[in-house]
Amino acid sequence: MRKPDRMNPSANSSLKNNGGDNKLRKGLWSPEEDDKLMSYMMNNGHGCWSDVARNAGLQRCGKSCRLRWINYLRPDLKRGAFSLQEEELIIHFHSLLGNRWSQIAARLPGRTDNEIKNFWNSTIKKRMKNSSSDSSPNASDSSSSDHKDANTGPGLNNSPHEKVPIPFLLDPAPAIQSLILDYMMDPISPLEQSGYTIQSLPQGREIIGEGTQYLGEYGEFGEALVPPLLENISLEEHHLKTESNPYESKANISNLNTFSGDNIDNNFDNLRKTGSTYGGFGVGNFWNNNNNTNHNGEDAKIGEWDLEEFMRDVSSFPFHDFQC
DNA sequence: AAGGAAGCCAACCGCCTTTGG
DNA sequence: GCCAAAGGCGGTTGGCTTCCT
Repeated sequence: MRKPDRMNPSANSSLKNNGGDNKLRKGLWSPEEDDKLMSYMMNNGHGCWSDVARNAGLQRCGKSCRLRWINYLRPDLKRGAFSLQEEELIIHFHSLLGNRWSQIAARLPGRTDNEIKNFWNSTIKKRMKNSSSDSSPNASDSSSSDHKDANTGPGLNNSPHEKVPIPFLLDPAPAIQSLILDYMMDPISPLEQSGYTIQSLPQGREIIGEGTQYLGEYGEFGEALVPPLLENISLEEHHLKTESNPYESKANISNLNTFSGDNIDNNFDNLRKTGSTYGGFGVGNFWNNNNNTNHNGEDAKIGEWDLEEFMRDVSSFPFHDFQC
């Protein structure tokens, strides 16, 4: 059970003069405030959060109301400790998405970005740190070196034609590297043991499901593909959509219409923005998974980012679904 | 039992993006 | 195009709880 919300807000909260006579409360929420917000939200839903604060009779700013609702009052919150499966998914998504907590949260129903962020910064990070205690003396403090943006894409300073290592391999903390690498070496088994449905497809792909729901998949070289953010897609629907071409299909089931950008910075910026919201393609598409050979015929190591491939795919985003 | 350290987590802060006038 | 307001997000803080000595 979650700890009861801390009481006695009057002792902790301060009042903020918002430039006028109306003073805005800050600090912990009282049960009365929660009741007001909850009942208002149940009756009216939220439109403009500033209006919510005003109309619900709360001396709070809209932002504060929004945060309280999202992180605590929302009825669909799961609460309670993270399960092993959730933990695995967090590690997995973090290796792909970096600190984009909201995007990770969007893939874990009932969990908030704040919750996941706290969980990561306390539990998981600590565990990784402990597991690295015997590693390289050069290891820097993982807490300060947390990879800010694992999926920011190839360091944008790199030459566009240069392959760059996948970002998490640049993380100076060996603990994080080894944990993620271990996970990537055999991502399927733990998932299978945890009760997820694994369906093998031709080309070595593995579809991960929970019950009948499609969660995501691993590609032929074990590269994890970020599952698209969909309201709900069943495995059956996914199969229908993937019959012709898995990568194309992933674009088909997503909404990439807003993707635009004619330079690398914009593309990656858009990738960051659309990567989950419009989901669908997964980073796996841009990794060298074409027989381990890049377009120059050079051997390409798994785990290296193929910028050229990425650019090719990106160029087709705005107007068409994926073209392979 | 007391006090300090560490852990945990709700909430704030500041920045960026989006939206509407 | 400009500006202001609102929304959204990740980083950080502060205080309560739990653990340890």
